[in-house]
Amino acid sequence: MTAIASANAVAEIAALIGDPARANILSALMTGRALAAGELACAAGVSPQTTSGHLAKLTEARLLSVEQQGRHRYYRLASPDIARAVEALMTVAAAGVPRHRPAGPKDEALRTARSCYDHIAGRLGVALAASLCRNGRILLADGAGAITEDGWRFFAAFGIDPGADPRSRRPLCRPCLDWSERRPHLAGRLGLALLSRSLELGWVVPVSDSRALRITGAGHRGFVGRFGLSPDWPQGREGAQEF
Amino acid sequence: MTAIASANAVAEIAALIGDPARANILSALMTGRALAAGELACAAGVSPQTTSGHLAKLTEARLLSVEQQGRHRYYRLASPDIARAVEALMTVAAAGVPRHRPAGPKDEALRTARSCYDHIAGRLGVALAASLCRNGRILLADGAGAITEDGWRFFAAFGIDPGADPRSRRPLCRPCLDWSERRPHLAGRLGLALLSRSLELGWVVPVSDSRALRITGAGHRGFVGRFGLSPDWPQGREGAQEF
DNA sequence: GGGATGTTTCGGCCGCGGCCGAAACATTGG
DNA sequence: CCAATGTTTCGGCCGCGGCCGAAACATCCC
Repeated sequence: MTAIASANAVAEIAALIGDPARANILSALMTGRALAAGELACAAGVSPQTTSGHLAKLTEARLLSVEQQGRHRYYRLASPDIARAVEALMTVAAAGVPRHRPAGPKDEALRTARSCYDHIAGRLGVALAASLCRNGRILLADGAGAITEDGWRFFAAFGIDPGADPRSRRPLCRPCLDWSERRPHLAGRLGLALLSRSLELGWVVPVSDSRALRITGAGHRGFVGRFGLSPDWPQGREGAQEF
Repeated sequence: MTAIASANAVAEIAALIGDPARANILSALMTGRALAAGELACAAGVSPQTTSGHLAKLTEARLLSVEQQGRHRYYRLASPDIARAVEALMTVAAAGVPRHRPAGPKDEALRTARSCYDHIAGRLGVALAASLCRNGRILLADGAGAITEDGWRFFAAFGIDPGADPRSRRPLCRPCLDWSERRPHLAGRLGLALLSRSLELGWVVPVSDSRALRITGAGHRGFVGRFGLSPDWPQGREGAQEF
């Protein structure tokens, strides 16, 4: 019973995510960074021993991978698929709460720019994707994407080569629906490379204890100058009509 | 703490999906079609009253929408986002369990032939639909179906008249995606009539405490002789190319 | 070695929630 | 109005699983 078995498998995965403590753990790992068990216990808001049980389950189910370093054990999301699934659930959850606009400053920071697993999300991520698309650097279709000839030159000039490490089975360039903006941002190896390079250049810096990214002055100038984002960004809804 | 709030919202959604019965319901609705509560009970494998509770929860959480038609209540996925989330979970589930083919005898019986609500599903149901289609008794399109002139004569000769009781609002003939085969079988009043008549003729008998149907010797001869199923059925994948 | 720190295992408590039978409610058709 | 059918509500049972305290490991540092 293929479909039934698959539905039950879905239920298993969803049930794992469907516990507040575990959802907090996964959420904390959405940055793509690895965190130690103790940090995750803090993030989850439950005791270390309870967290240990949760981590064992998540690892057993291959949602997390773990590596030991001394007396610490560092956990991270086992694959981008996991991040994508959690993000999809966030989209649904966000849609389910249509008007809930307290929107504290922290929330606003997350909406402006954040890391999603290993790439850039939030208004910055969406604006970059839209701008790259508009300028013919990439093509984004429903669930797939590609880099144009011009795009390859552009990215090389920016100092990244998403084609490197061709052994990787990860898609080169694919859209990922942004839960706060409900429009696509860039994932895949290109998304990864863009985030790494932006961090390297100091265009964005991670906000501690958060997935939020702070855009520096240099970053603002860079995104506007090189990527063609409008100067009054991030207030405007850059390319809001693109999709 | 926005991040925690959002994680809890994710947990809520995931917990809803994380019950086998509800996952089956969502899975059954992944085609995008609306299904009645009773059909979903059949799909979920639990009683109608239990299903009712699940449907209420899913609807309350805006995962499903419902519309009433007479004494039926038709449920469908509330948005494509929901389907995307379920699909993302399926991706994770599929990746997490690369090979897992136990397929016990009970499972095999269900795959061979079972009742779905009030019509025949499983390999038998799919083979019948394919054969009827191939021989020009019926036409099946994406979400609708029809009986041909020849088909009416054929079904009358078989001893059923799906046109009787024209007041019924149920569709006469419509395809229903089979979970185990992933290809359509026959539902609607024609599907109902086919199952009733097959039971009447003793071609199939219900297996107690199961949705499985056992195909009798007479049934095997009948399905082969009258409906043109290949004699080595149900081993072969009758008309596997039809759709 | 010994003590501090990080992590897991064990054991037991407890409540949430899924399940079904019975029955009520709703709609349709006769 | 009554009977049949589809759906929901109610009530009660029961087990799964999350939680924590205590304690056992594991590792590091002195």
